[in-house]
Parts: sequence; structure tokens; C-alpha cells
Amino acid sequence: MKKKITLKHIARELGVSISTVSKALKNSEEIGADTKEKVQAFAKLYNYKPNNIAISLKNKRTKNIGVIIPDIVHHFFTTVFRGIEKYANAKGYNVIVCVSDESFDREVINMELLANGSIDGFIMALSAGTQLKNDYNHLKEVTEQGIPLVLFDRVTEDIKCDKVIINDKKGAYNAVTKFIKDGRKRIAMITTEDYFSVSRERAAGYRDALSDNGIAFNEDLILKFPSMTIDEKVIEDFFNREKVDAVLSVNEIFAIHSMRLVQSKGLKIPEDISFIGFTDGLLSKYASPGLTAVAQHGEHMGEIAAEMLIEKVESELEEETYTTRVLEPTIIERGSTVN
Amino acid sequence: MKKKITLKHIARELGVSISTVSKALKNSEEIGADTKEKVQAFAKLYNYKPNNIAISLKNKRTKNIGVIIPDIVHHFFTTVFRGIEKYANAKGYNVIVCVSDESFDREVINMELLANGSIDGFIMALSAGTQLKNDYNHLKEVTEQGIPLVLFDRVTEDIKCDKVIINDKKGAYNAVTKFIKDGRKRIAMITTEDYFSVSRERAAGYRDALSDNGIAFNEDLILKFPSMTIDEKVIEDFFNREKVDAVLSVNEIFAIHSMRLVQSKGLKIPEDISFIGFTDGLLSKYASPGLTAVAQHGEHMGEIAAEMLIEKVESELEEETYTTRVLEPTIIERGSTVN
DNA sequence: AATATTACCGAAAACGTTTTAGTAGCCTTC
DNA sequence: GAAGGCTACTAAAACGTTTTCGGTAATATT
Repeated sequence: MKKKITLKHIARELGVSISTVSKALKNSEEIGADTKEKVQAFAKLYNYKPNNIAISLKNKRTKNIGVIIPDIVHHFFTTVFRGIEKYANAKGYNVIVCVSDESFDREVINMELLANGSIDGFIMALSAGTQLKNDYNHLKEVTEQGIPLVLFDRVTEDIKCDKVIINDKKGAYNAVTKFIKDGRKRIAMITTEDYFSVSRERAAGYRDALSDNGIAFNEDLILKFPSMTIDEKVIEDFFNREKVDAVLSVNEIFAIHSMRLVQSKGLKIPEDISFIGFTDGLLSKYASPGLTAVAQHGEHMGEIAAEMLIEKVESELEEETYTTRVLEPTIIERGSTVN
Repeated sequence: MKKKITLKHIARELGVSISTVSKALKNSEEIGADTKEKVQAFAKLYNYKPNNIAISLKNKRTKNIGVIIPDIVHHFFTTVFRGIEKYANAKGYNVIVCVSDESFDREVINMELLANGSIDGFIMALSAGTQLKNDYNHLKEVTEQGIPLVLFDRVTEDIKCDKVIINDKKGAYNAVTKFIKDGRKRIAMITTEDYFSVSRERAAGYRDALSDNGIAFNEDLILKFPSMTIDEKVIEDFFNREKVDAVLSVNEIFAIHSMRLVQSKGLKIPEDISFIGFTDGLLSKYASPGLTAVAQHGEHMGEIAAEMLIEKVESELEEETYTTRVLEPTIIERGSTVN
């Protein structure tokens, strides 16, 4: 087993001091040409690579960024993650991921763990538990320590930091407007409880689009699920009870389930009823018919988040200016709506 | 901004030595009760948390494990990752993820980056590029340095290390056997080129099942794609040319595409043609009809990989015994096959 | 009263690196 | 021939811990 070689080993072997070796490897002007050559050759021969941990301790910079997301088996989050990873990697940063599993406690634990020197900054989307509890002290602590933080997608007004979100309201607004243009009258919305910031925004867009087009808001056309899990029965009851000709869903799963259900009842998509779902994921693409989707551009969002974070990490001055980047959603039209 | 407090600060503030503070916080017997109390109270008040980096440098243990996967926006890999993260987290480890993007070069770069002290061990699935190039020197270097390595799913015989795979051959064998039991005669296989270890195994299982049941292998019924991307036209030609009544696909995407195609040609699933796909992901679940799938139990695989790795990391002795865990695949029956 | 024991605490090294502040030795220069 | 200026190097501190080894009182033992 070849053990890792250090500056000390090289110094001893070559009969010079550690500082000489360090400088020689950095091609410092202070060191004579022959010594430099000797050291560099030796280092190459023994494949010397500086120890990251020691450098981190010295510079108080880890070149790691911490990402905390509610779930990793989730198309949107992985897409954002890919953007983060890509950008960070290109800038020489590594990414440490922790999954909060939608739990407040796990979010707090993971944050505290990473905040003790392991990372230079955080990128995160709030867990459901945290949004429900509405407790952001763990975020506050971190920012007060001067650790940069970027929130994406699931954000909160309560914390002053950089944020990047998509214009969920506008996404919903555009989707509903499209339905109306297509002549739809009874437009339903399938959503979750309001403690998700995104659900709130989308609901607002839905209402605005209706009222801007002179359609009365009808509470009966809103189907709310308490969590991300679906109750097949509830969906069935809803579609048996209400006559709807268009459905806006806050996620793919709800949309796909509903589509299958109405199809099994003999309705034709998009002739009898059309669908638009949030998040342009695999399911939307491969459903039959394809599900028209509000694309959230996760990868781009991730890149921007990483860019904002690294910018803050590398800027020495601690300005207290925080910006929120709002990305524009786009509608990807597929077979579930008339084009 | 509250800066992080260190042992030195506490020591100076309380007029004791650093070692005393360190020991007091560990509740050492060497320290007097009143001093301990004083130190602990002060530490709690100022929310002292030891610096992870310093501890890592001291112990030569980072409590980080490096995961390198070909793609993160991929259901199977994220599932495995969830298993890894769960187990590792429970054991007090963090996970650093790097994405090779199926590229040999990026796999090498990421490995070298992490191998310089950032992690205690690796868990990885080989990139397509690496398998194609058949060059495993970067893995060899790492293992020679005594850094534990666990390969999963996409593995190689050329490296001596712990591995965890599913019995791909048996998965394919069982799937094909099921087709035959259901009375299918012309069983096609949609796969990728052979340099993926998994594709090779699955092809072997396919052939074995045929021959064990006295069905002649027919090269014409094998559709091979050079990569993960699909050419719609090629699929169409294939199904126009060959009359098949069952299809085994090495992944979901190929299967879903084919299903949509044959459905558009008026064939009924599963009456006229049945389908089984590898990887029990979202698409299989939500396709119509649902796609019968060979489940790979990714999360379990991830847990096992993490368990094997941490076991090696924490065992001082460097035994040279490596084991390969083979997980059994199971078939999840859905509407794409007759039950 | 001399010695042994205990309780409590501190100094210092170590992990591997970077960087500041020197310090030799040699060469100019007037 | 002394002052100054280079060149080429080294010592040592620092980052924040942990841990070993001592050391010094106070107390206990003979």
C-alpha cells in the first residue's frame, strides 16, 4: 500500500526545508532553478498531491458547498442539483448533499453538522416540515455566522438571503389563460395545502387568471391534498362530483393519476378535458397523451443558485445586499391540451 | 456577525489552558468538577461546536464518503443514492456526490479531487466512458492508497474491491421464462451495446431462458442501441420488420417508447404483445398499461454499499478480503403482461 | 517529618499546509 | 573594506483540534 506522501517527506528526502518544498512546487521566484527542478521531479515521481483538509484548515475555505433538499428521488430536485453540481464543479467546488426527507428535525441536524466548518455555503429548498412549522432559526443562525445561503424554489420571506425561484404565479396564470383561450369554462385545480410557498403562488395565479377573464372563482373546483401522497378514492369522487373541462395540477403525479382516471371513465383528452401539470418531468413526457407542462427549468435554477452562492463565498466584503432571481416558466405543449 | 468560537477563545476568556477546555468538554476525569461546569456552561452559552476540519486533520478521518455516479437525473441512481445517504447519515457520515456524466475523464478528475483527503472511501458506479475504454487505473490508484472502494451496479472484474450488484442475468431469465409460460413465442430484447456489464448479463439471461425452454435464439429479435438515446425510427422499423409477441427491455425508456409505438399501430397490450422492462421506476408505474418491471431494489443496494464501505473504513486492520453481494431481482407485475 | 499518592491542570507535539519574517552568503559599489 | 543589495534558502507561526507527558500543589501514608 502506497501511503500518501507529504511535504515533510519530500523535504526530508531531499534535505531541504518544508517551506522550500512548498514554494518550489508553487514555482516561487524565491527558489533556485535547480532546487525547484529537483523538488518538482521528486513530487511528480511520487505523485504528490496536497492534502485538501490541511489546506482547508489553513485558508478557512473548504471548496465544498452544502446542498440540503427535501428529497433526492424527485425529478425537479435532481434537475436543480445537476445544475448546481455542474456549475460548482466547473468552479472547483465539491457538493455535499443532505436529504431532509421533508422533516424539520433532519433539516436542522444536517445544517448544524455541515455548518461546523465542512462547507463554505449552503444551497437549499425548505422541507415541508419546516414550512409547516414556520421556524427558521436554524437558517438565521447560519447566516448570522456569516455563512452564505441561497434558497431555491421553496423559500421564505423570513430570512434575508439570496433566493432563486420561478414565477409560479405567472406559470399558473399562463396555464389557466391558455385553458380559457381554448374555450374551457370549468377549470379545476389540484393542489396541496397552502403551507407550501409554491402552492400558494400557483393558487394565486389561478385565481388571477380567472378573474382577469371574468370567470367566477369556484371553491368546489379546487381539490386539495394534505400531502404529496394521493388518495385514489378522493380523486375519483372529485371527478364524479364535479364536471370539469380542464385541470391544472401542481405536480405531475396528481395530473397523471387524474388523466388515467378520466380516461378510464371514457373521456377523451384533450377533446373532453385538457390537462396541464407543473414540473416538466419524465412522466409528462412519456404519458399518453403527453402532458402539457409548466417547465420550471430546474437545471438553470441550480446553476444560478450556485453562481450566486459562489459569488458571495468568494467576495471578501460582507455586503448585506441580497437579491431574489425570478425565473420565467414556460409552457411545454403536448397532447393533453389542444395546440 | 457572530464568528465561530474556538477552544482558544474559551480558554483565554476563562483563564485556563486549551487542553483543559478540550478535556472539560469531553467530561474528562482529569478536570475538576467546578472547572468542568464553568467551561461547559460557557461553551453552551456561546454555542461552541468543534471545527470539523480540524478534527479531520487530526484524526485523518473526514467522516465523508464520496459517491461518483454517471447521472443524477436518473431514477435508479437516485434511489441507490437515497439508500447510501440514509445509511451513511445514520452512521454520522456525510456524502459528497460527483457526477461523471458518463465520461471517463470526468470520473478520473472527480476521483482524484476527492482522493486527496476529502473522503474516507468511495462508492461508485462506472461511467459508460470508463466501461468503453476499459481503463481502471484511477480505481487501482485509489485502492492502492488504501482508500476503501465499493462498486455497485456497473462493476468490473478488473478491480479487487467490494461490490454489490443485482443478479441481472437471473432477472432477465425470470422475465423471459414468464413470457414463455404465458405462451409467448417470439420474444424480442431491446438493449444497448455490450460494454455495459449489465447489458451483457441481461442478454445472457435472455439466451439461457430461451435455450432452457427449447426456443432457438434468433439474432433478428435483438434490437441494440449504441447509447441511451433512442432513435424513434429504428424502433419503428424494428416492429414493422419483426413480428414479436413479447419484449424485454433493459430500461424503462426503451420499453415505454415501444409500447406507445405498438399501441399506435393498433396492437393491444398485453393481449397481442406483452412487455417487461428493467428498472422499476416512475415510468413503469404510471404508464398505461403499467409496465411489468424487474425491480432492482436500488435503495437496498445503496444501503448495502454504504454498510460495506463504512465497515471497511472503520476496521483498522487492512484485510485483503473483498466480497461481492448479489441481490435478487423481483418482478413487479403490472398491466403490460398477463398475470 | 519525609515520602507517596492523588487531583488537577498546562505545555507541547502532532495532523499538513501556507506565509511572514528572517538569515546566511555572496556580489557590488564607492 | 565597510555598507548595501541580492539570491536562495529556513524557522516558525498559524489554522483548531486531541492527546501524551509532565508538573505542582494538596492531601494521605509511614
